Amino acid sequence: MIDLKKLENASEMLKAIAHPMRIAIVNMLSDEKSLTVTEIHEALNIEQAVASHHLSILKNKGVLLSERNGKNCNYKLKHPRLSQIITCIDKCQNEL
Amino acid sequence: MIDLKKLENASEMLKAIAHPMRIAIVNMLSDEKSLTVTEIHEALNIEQAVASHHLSILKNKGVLLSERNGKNCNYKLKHPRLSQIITCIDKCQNEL
DNA sequence: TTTTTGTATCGAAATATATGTATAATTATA
DNA sequence: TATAATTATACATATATTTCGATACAAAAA
Repeated sequence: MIDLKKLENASEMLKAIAHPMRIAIVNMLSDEKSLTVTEIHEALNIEQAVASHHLSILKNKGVLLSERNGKNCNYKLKHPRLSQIITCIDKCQNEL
Repeated sequence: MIDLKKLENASEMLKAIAHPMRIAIVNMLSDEKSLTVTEIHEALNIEQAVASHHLSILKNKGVLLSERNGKNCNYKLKHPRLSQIITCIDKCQNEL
C-alpha cells in the first residue's frame, strides 16, 4: 500500500501541475485539443522562454505531449482526465 | 477567466498535496474519517515532528481540518472530494 | 544564403521548500 | 506539583524552483 516510488512519481506529476501558470496551461488544454508555445505565451501574457520552460516541465513529468509541426510545436494533455484535477480544486475553492 | 488570485490559491493547495508523504496522508484520510498525528507518523514511519509539520502545511493550505480531542489532535479532509485527485493521478500512472 | 519566425536552453540571482534536531506548548495522569 | 504523552514550533542547512535576459537551435521564407 505504501509504495514509495509510486508516491514519488505521483508527487512529481502533481508538483508539475502545481504552479499558477502551469495550472492555467492545463486548463487551456482542457478546452483545446492542442496549442503552440506562442499561443500559450501570448494568451497568458508571459515571456516565451517562461512558457517554453513550463511546457517542458509539464512534458517531462508526463502531463503533456508535444509534436513538432514545422516551425511550431503543439502541446496537448497526455491524459485528458487530468483536467479533472483543475475542476476538483476549483470546486473546493468555491465551497465554504 | 484568468483570475491570478484563484490560480495562485489553487496552486498553493496543489503544492501542499504534491509531496510523497502528504499524498500518503491524504490517501489515508480518504479511507478513515480522521486520524491523529501519532497514528499518521507511526503508519508512515516518519518522525513525529515531520508528520506534524506536513499536517500543518496541509491545514494551512486548506486541505485538512483539525480538531483537538484531549491530548490528541484529529485531522481530516476539509473537502472529501480531494481524494479524487489521488485517484486521478493513480489512474494516469497505470495507463500506458 | 540570409533573414525571419518559432522554440529551447543556459546562467545567475532571488525565492521557496525540505529535513533533522532540539525544544516548547498543551493536556492528562500519578 | 511533577511526570508523561501528544502535538507544535524554531532554527540551521541543504536543495530545489522561479524568473529573466541572452542566446542557441530549427524550420520556413525571402
